[in-house]
Amino acid sequence: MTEISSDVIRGYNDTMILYLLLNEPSYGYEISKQIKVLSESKYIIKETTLYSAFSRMEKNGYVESYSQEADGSGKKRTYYRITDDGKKYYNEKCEEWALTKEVVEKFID
Amino acid sequence: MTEISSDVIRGYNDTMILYLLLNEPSYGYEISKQIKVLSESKYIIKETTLYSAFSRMEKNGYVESYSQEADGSGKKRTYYRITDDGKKYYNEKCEEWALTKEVVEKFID
DNA sequence: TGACATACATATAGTGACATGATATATTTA
DNA sequence: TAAATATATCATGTCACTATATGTATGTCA
Repeated sequence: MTEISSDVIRGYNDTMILYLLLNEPSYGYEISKQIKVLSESKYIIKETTLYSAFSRMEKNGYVESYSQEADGSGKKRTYYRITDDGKKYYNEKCEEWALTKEVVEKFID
Repeated sequence: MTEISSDVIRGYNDTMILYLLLNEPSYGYEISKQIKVLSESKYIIKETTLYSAFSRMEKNGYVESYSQEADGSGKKRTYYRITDDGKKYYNEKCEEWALTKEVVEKFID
């Protein structure tokens, strides 16, 4: 079966993560599960890819992190929240996707 | 205006080049012009990207190169021809595109 | 005539996203 | 008790792509 290679999806990791943060903050493990579910297991993001995307996006101001204990258990977890810049970036990526789709499809049989 | 970033299109450079070689051999300069025209100037491939794609694909057996003089002028030009493996690879990339599109669109508003 | 554009290509050095694989701890399930 | 799940982090490597420079030959415009 055809697999999605990282070279092909790499431009959209940030977009997928940001999409999942649009409604509420979340954290690494949860995001990775959601990507798997939403994509119907067609794409499984690597943990290291995910966490490095988080720190890159934090550096770029697209997300902010904070530590919070998970469900009152006293265990700390790192949450990420999308910023206004992150929302803007996400919207740009959506437009870029439309453009890219248009272009790529001229070269697809 | 939104631009297509290399991170987003990079997975499809090979596909675009291969597509343009499907019907007849061609060479760098011509391919780059065709990409520009077919994409309506939405994507302009860098020369160095293009030539490095050629050598990578030649190494992988997707294209073969040969030298031939251009229109009887005595000037030599390097032409590239798609191989059977290249055609197979191109078809796989088309399938992968369908999958990728399906997945990415779940994360696009 | 001289400058600039177009056609055609190669070389070198650097960037950055992603991969591989290791390490760690706590809880849940078989 | 062993394995799977939940939840991360870090070091090192790969590789496509970028920036920039260099080169020749021909055509065009002022």
